Amino acid sequence: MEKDKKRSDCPISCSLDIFGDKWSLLIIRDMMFANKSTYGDFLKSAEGIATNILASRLQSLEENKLIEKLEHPDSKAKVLYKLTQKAIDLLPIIVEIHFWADKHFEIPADIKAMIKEAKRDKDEFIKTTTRQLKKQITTQ
Amino acid sequence: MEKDKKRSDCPISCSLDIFGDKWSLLIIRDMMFANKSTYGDFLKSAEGIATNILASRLQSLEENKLIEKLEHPDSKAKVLYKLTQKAIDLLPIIVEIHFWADKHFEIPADIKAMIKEAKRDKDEFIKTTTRQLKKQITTQ
DNA sequence: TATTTTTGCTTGCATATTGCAAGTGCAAAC
DNA sequence: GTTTGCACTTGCAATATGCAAGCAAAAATA
Repeated sequence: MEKDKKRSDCPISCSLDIFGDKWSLLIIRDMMFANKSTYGDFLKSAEGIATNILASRLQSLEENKLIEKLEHPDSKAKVLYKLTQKAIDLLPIIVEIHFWADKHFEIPADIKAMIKEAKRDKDEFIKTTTRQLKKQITTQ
Repeated sequence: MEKDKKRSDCPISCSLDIFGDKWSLLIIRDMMFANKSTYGDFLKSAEGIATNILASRLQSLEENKLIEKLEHPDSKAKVLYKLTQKAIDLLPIIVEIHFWADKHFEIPADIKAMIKEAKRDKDEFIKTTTRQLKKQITTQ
């Protein structure tokens, strides 16, 4: 899509360029915490992403090696999207965003519970969750 | 600008909606680490933001209470932009983004040094830097 | 076996956002 | 009193978005 866009040397900038808008990060979040893994899953998500934007973001995420497209075990009509290690490494960022959001916004109860658990022991939560996500990569 | 845009309940989404694109976060980062505080500072930044976009982002950041406009002590022609506590609370997110970028991108040497220091003792770095930024708010 | 449904997209098009260049108004310097 | 610096605004072409509709392959259903 925006392949030839200039990328500055600033690490935040070059990392944020990968995401472009909020949708890419939301897709990754949904894969991490909401067990979504197909096109339909993302489309049905509460966030309400448009189908052409979803297609574009999935393509960009794949190009940037944050997700992989695999054959779905249930059906050839389906595509299974999986996180890469590079994406799993985003977990600390996502956790911190949740903490910040929790402090400055109204958060629905169920997510608040997850945040509370993560807050109890942040490092342990990140370690455990990372291990679980990694297991999903290596098995299957 | 995009005032009436629907905001979902997802904490990542509602937080990321504040930023919209990378520019808002880059402005905050430049205020935190590059000591930038005026319109001209941001415009001259290496990132190369367009002037109308800068104006739009500064307005949105102010509306979302992440920055404040103050009189510049040197001149009435200048405007002094300052971080709020809400923005300072973003520091852990920004630090984690740098860690991630450091792992997956080429980072210029000077920034790499800062990241290295932060990595030595993350919690201490965040605590110290937060204290410094808070001092900039309260004095003056 | 024929038909309908599901799935993962693509296409068209009106609208919104961006990036660039130029301009404006006020304050300060000369 | 004229020029320069600063913080924006404005106009406009190019790009990106959001919505609805379409589409081919696979799976489910009749």
